[in-house]
Amino acid sequence: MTTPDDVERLSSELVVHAARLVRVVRRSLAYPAGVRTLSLLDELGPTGISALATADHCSQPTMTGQVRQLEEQGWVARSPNPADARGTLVALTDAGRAELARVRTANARLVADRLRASGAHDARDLATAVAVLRDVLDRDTTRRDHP
Amino acid sequence: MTTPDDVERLSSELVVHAARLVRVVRRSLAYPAGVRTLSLLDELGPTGISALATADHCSQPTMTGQVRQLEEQGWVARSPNPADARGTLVALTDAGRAELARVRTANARLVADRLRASGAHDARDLATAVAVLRDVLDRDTTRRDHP
DNA sequence: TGGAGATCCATAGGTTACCTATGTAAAGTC
DNA sequence: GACTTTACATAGGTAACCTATGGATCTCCA
Repeated sequence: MTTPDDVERLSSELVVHAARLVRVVRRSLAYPAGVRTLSLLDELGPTGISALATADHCSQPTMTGQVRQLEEQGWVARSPNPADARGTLVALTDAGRAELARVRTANARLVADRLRASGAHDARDLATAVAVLRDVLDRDTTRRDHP
Repeated sequence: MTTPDDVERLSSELVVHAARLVRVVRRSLAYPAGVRTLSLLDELGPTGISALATADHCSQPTMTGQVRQLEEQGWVARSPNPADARGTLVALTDAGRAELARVRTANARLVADRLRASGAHDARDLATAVAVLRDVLDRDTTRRDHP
């Protein structure tokens, strides 16, 4: 039913539409990039900078900058890693957890409300979309650190 | 089965993962944003700047910049709109069509190959993901021009 | 028909989110 | 105790956005 050409087209459309969604969201958020880090910390617990960068598929300096920004907002706290004097552990603060909840609600309003309004897709389809994205990213092998 | 909380979480994850995908793609592309415009022109045919901005969910000055960049690369051509002296019509050139084909192939390699490798999702799931994103965006009502 | 207001696009000016390259300090390795 | 690797920070630069605003042209109607 779906030809290789269809898949190529769909793959490209996935990227294009993802970019549009990101831009739409960016307008309604003060720190769109920081949210990804907050979300990671919620998932992983206290984590070092480099591990966060790997998980977010960004470079380490980028993550350093994100963490600094989040720290200025009081959403994360850094502490020395007792097991490794080179490292830092970044952890969510209560304010960070509150911010994450706030943003999730905002995203839900943006995404879920529109899906519901359209009626063409249900929660299962949404879950499928997320799973597809996650699948593509989990298999990402492009190196971000010094090659 | 899926609670409202799940939907909220999924909505947020959709945004987060979309942003990560966009970043991964950005690394492998010279002009990641321009591709969206090329894709639109392929879909719509010759179109004015403002209409492109609306379709891409970006501001008009952003689209002006994108078109200028694409024109410098020789991927689009501008011509005066015979029906409206204020307007311009932007159209794909042959080089632009070739570039679009090249990028689509690259995106397919990035996305489709990994999905195939994982085996957890098929073309239908990919189509669902694209449809969900399109649905959310089509229902976007946030205004981008002077409010 | 002659403005008034809307629309199309460009310019100015600024911000965020990225990147690569590189330096510094601590950890492992032998 | 030197050698390599790892964790993070800094420096410097770019692409992709935004809002605000200005100059033309179109539209509409009193």
